[in-house]
Amino acid sequence: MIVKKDLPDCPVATTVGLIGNKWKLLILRDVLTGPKRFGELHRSLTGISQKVLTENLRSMEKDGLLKRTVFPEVPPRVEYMLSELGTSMRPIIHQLEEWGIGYKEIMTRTETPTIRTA
Amino acid sequence: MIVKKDLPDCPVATTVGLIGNKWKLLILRDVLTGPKRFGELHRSLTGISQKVLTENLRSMEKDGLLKRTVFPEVPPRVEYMLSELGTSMRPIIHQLEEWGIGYKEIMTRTETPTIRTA
DNA sequence: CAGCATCCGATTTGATACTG
DNA sequence: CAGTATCAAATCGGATGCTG
Repeated sequence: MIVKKDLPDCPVATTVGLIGNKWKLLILRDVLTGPKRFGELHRSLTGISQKVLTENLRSMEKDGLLKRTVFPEVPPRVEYMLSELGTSMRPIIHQLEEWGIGYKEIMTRTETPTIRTA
Repeated sequence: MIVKKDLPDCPVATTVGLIGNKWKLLILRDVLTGPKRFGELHRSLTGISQKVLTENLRSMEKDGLLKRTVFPEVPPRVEYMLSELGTSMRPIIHQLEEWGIGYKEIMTRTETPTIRTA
C-alpha cells in the first residue's frame, strides 16, 4: 500500500476532482460569504435534495475544504464554513462570477429585446 | 412567450450551468491549447465513453462555446475549437490550474513520505 | 474516423418516514 | 434542526453494432 495521495498529473484534473460538480461550486459560492447553516444552504441551492446536499457537504469536509461545527443547543445548530484550503478557492469562484456577469451583458445586448408573442 | 433568455440571477450559477461538470471543464482545458480532433479528446479524457464525450461536445457547441468543423475527407476528420465565447473562459481554467498546482505542492510537502506497508 | 441507435445494468436521485 | 434509512424511480454510462 502506497500512502502518498495519488493526484492526477494534470493540475486542472486535480482541482476538477475536488469541485468539478455543479453543487460543490454553488456551495463554495454560498460559504464564501460566511458560515452557513444546513437549512440556509438547502434553501439557497434550489433543486437540491437534503440527501444530495448532505453527501456533497460530507465530501467537501472529507477533502478538507469545509469545516463543520455542531453547536450543542436545542434545537441543534450546525454551521459549515470554509477551511483555509477552501478559502484558497476564492479566485476560482470569483472567475466564475466574473464570467457570468460578462455573459449576461452579452446576452442582454445581443439578443432580441423582450417581445411578447400573442 | 418571452424571448429573452432566462439566466439565473446569480452569475456563478449562470457559469456553472454551462460548464459545471467534470468533463466540460476538462474538454475546455484540452481545447485551450488549440483545435482537437474527436479521437484526440477521447484519448486525453481517460475514462470517458464515446457517447458521453459526444453529448458534452454537442452541448458545448449548442451553448456557443465550441465550433465544430467537418473536413470533407476520407477518412472523415472533425475538429473542435474554441469560439470567442469559449476562449473567454481561459481565466477560469487558468485558476483551476493554479489551484491544482498549489494543492499538489501542499500535499507533497505535508504528507508522510511514500511508505510501503507489508 | 467520427459518429448514432439501442439495449441494459449500475449509479444517482427524490420522496418519505423516522430520530437525537 | 439536521440529519439517517430506505426504497422506487430516473438518469447515467458502457458495450455493441451499424453507417457515411
